[in-house]
Amino acid sequence: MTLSDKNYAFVMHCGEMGSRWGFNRTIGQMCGLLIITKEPMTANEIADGLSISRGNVSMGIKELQSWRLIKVQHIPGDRKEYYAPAGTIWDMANRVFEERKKREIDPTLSLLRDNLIEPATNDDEKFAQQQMHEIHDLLETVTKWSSELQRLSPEQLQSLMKLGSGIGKVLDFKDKILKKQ
Amino acid sequence: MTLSDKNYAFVMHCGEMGSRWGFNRTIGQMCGLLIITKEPMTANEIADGLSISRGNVSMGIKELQSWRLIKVQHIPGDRKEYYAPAGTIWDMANRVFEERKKREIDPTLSLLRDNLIEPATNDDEKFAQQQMHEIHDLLETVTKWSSELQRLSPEQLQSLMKLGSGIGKVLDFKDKILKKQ
DNA sequence: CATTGGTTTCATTATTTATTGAAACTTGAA
DNA sequence: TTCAAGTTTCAATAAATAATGAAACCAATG
Repeated sequence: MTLSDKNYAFVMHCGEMGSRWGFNRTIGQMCGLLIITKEPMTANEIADGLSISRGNVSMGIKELQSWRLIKVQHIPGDRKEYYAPAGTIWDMANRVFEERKKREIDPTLSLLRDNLIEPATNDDEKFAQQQMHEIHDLLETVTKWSSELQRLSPEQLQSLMKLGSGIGKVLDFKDKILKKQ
Repeated sequence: MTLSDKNYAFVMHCGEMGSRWGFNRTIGQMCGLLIITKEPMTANEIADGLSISRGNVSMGIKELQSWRLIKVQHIPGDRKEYYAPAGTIWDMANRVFEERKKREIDPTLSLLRDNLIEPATNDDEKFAQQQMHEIHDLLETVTKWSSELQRLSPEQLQSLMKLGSGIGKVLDFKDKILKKQ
């Protein structure tokens, strides 16, 4: 099976973007390929489709699994493993978001917490701690928010997302609403 | 000027995280250093502080400026350029966010738009286009949202952020509110 | 208009990261 | 058990990325 021009362009684009999205070229390509391919694919099909080594695909699969982006499927009477996206586009975006938060925010939050436990011992440290405190609070807020969003039902999320410019108005009513609750 | 242990740990951490945040180790370190240092620093001070070459600092400055994260200052009667963070922590986070959106989302959105203009010519492409359409819509929504957030006043943003678990309740009132407007 | 304090550039080198492919491993079926 | 189809691992290699430092550049000053 060879890709149409358009599909090929998409897969290659995913490759280019791969490293910006948090993985690398090959893994970006694999992800793109699996997303636009209707049927689950074997590792060999992926390797052939992208002209990369079998070993590389194996690594990539492991990585994509660690991001919880793909799932394995079996076809009765067939020994091969078939891979497919683990959910809808929305699910996948969510996973990437969560996973990146884990890698990009959590470690810093943890360092800052440690660093802020004992008080500053001199002026330089005092200023530094103020700054770190700001970063800490910002990251905590983001964290709280993201876990809040996870908790919302898909409908609520859709509703929130679609809200768009209405968000300002909604905020203006916030106080009123919170009083009523 | 040498860094205290804690401050040093913070700067090094920023280095480790650098590549995850979208730049590289040195630039992460530079950013961290400038943030926790009260006074603006010269390029040489930065190079000394981080034990890296003068040339590297120059590159890093250029990059940090392209992210709009630092600003140049001059001290009367002094020929050197002094560098300092370009705004509050909040401002900087915002810039990183915007800049990353530009690098991580916009190019894909643009590719998808192009790709979705002409209709699919066969079944494989039809399925692929459906998927691409979903990605497209998702990215559009995110884009719209992020520009919406930019438009909010700092107070509104704070208010929204602090909302936390209240968000669900607020959403429940959305329809009612939108009717009233 | 030459000197000097300062900055930038960029070819070279060093470091890091990704890829290959052969060997080791796993597992279901005969 | 053994075989064979399939998967994983990992040392070696290739490719990409970052860092150095010397030379070029720039601009204020005497």
